[in-house]
Amino acid sequence: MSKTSSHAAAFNALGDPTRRSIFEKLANGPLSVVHIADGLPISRPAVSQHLKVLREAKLITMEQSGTRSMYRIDRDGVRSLRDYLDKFWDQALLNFKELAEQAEKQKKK
Amino acid sequence: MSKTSSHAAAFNALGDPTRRSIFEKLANGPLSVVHIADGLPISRPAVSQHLKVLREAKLITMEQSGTRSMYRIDRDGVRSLRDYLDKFWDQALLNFKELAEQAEKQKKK
DNA sequence: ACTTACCGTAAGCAACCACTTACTATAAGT
DNA sequence: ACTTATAGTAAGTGGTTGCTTACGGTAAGT
Repeated sequence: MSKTSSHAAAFNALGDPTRRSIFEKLANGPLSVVHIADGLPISRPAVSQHLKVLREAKLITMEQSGTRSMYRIDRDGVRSLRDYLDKFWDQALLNFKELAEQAEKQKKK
Repeated sequence: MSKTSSHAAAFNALGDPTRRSIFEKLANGPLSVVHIADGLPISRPAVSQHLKVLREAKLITMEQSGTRSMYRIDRDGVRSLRDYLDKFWDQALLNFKELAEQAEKQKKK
């Protein structure tokens, strides 16, 4: 049942506000590390560390060209997470509905 | 644009594995605190603390009847989060597509 | 060759956080 | 009334983690 564990890293990664900022930046298009760090109130190495976490969570990917590292959204990883969440929402709301109907029946008895 | 901040608490809440377990349990139906704590490898007060975090993140709700506290999924809160994520995914994937097309054009030039 | 730009890793530290053990409080059962 | 069951809060603690500075390493420009 519980398949959350496979996406645990993703949830954990998005749990940090700085990482969410980075993730949102990348949602607008690929960026190099310096451009990601630009505007953020932390040092560049700190950004690198966050990028590592996001990458291990399969939320972003990295591609090297020369000394530059381009980061971008991981299309597949994001889609996988989205699918999981959709199923989870649906299931939860379905159970919710069933319980409501059950309570209704109980009332009429 | 960035409306993540309003859902920051939710992401943060789901970032903890124990809280995800609790959240998943409640997805199957409402439970009291002892029933939630049952099976979890932590003390009951710890569970109470997690429940507080989840409640403040608008992921679950609480209803008291006597000395019992029944917890359940927050339908509205979950839906709100889902809507935000859907928009975010769509936007990210759209940008992704646009960039791909742009790269394609660049190639043909 | 030498410098500059870009980026990751290492080590150390301060702040946060999840957990425990008390304790308190209220309601139900006897 | 007394006990039991349920649950939230307080205080303290160990471990995690996000940050910094320092360093190393590679590629591009001059």
